Amino acid sequence: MDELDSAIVRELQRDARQSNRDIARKVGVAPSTCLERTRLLRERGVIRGYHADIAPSALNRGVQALVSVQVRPLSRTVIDAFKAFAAGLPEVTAVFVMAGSDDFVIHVSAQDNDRLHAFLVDRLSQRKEIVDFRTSIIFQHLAKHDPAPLPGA
Amino acid sequence: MDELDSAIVRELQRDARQSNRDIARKVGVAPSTCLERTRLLRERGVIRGYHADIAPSALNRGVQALVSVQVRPLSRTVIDAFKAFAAGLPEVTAVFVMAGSDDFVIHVSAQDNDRLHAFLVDRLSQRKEIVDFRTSIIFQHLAKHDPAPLPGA
DNA sequence: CGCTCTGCCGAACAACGTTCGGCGAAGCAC
DNA sequence: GTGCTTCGCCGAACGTTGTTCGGCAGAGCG
Repeated sequence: MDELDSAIVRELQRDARQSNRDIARKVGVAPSTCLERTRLLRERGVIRGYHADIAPSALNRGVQALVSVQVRPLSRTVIDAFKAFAAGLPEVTAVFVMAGSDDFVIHVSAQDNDRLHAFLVDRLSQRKEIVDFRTSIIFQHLAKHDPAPLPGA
Repeated sequence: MDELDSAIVRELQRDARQSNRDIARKVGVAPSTCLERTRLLRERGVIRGYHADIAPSALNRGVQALVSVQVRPLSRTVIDAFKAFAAGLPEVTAVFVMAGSDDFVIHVSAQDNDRLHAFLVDRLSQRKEIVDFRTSIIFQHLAKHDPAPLPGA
C-alpha cells in the first residue's frame, strides 16, 4: 500500500467507471502498470468491489430508518442467527453489530411509512430473541464516497 | 424505470466495472441500447455515481463507531451548520439527519481507539450547539450493495 | 562486481465504447 | 383499415481501450 496504490484507490473511490488509461495518466504510470496494481489490490482484498450508487427513491425506497435492536441471550449463536436473519431481509440495506446498550443497528428502507411499519411489526418483531427495538426515521443521509485521508495516518 | 432499466441498475450495483457489452448481453439488448439507457439513468439522477468499495483497514480506519448527537436550538441554521461541519471532517464517513430523540447519527472511523477518542474529545465536543452525544463502537458492518428488490413494489 | 529479483514500460492485438443511419412496431387521426 | 409520425432498438463502423508479454533498468545482496 504505497503512494501509488493509494492514488489508484482514491481514483476508483471517486469514479469506479473511468478507464484504466485515465487512472494511469492521473497517477502518472503506464496503463499496464496501473492495471497490474489494480489487480493486486483486488487480490489482496483492499478493493472489495465496485458498485453503482443509486438514488433510493428510484428503487422505491423513499423512507429510511435506523432500528436499534436488543437481543437476548447475548450468545454467539443468537447474535449470528439474528445477523443472518436481518441481512437476508430485502428491506435491510445494512447491519451494524454494536457494542454498547444496543446490540444491533439496522439500516432499513421501504417504499413508504406504511410499509416500513408493516415490516417492523410483521417481520422484525416476530423474532423471539428481540427484547426491545427503537426505530428512528432518517430525514437525510449524506454518504462520503471518497473520504479525505485521515490526518497523521 | 421499466424492467430493462431495473436490470441494468441491478447489474451496475453488483459490479460497476463490468463492460457495457457484458451488461447488454445479460439483460438481453444490444450494447448501443444498453449504453443509451445507462446514459439516461445517469442524466435522470437514478445513477448517482460509481464507487470502489475499499476495506476500511486498508485506509487506516480499523475502528468504527456510530455517534448519536443532540444539538440545540433545533433551528435550520444550527442543523445545516452542524451537518456541514460533520460532513467536512475526515473521520466522518456518513451523516444521518434524524427524527426522534437524536438529531444526528454520525458514522465515524479512525485508525485506533485512541484516535477515535481524540476525535470525539478534540473535534466533536468543541461544538457549542451539541448538548449531548453518545458513542457506540461498531464490531461489524455488513453492507448490502445489491439489495434484493422490495416485495410488492 | 556480477547475479537475481522486482516492478515498470511500450508495443501489439483482441475487445470495447460510442456514434449514427436505418428499420420496425406502436400510437393516432381520419 | 390506411397512412403518418414517433420512439426505441439494432448493427455496422471507427477510434479507443483492456490485456498480455518480452524486455529493461534499478535495487538488493553476496
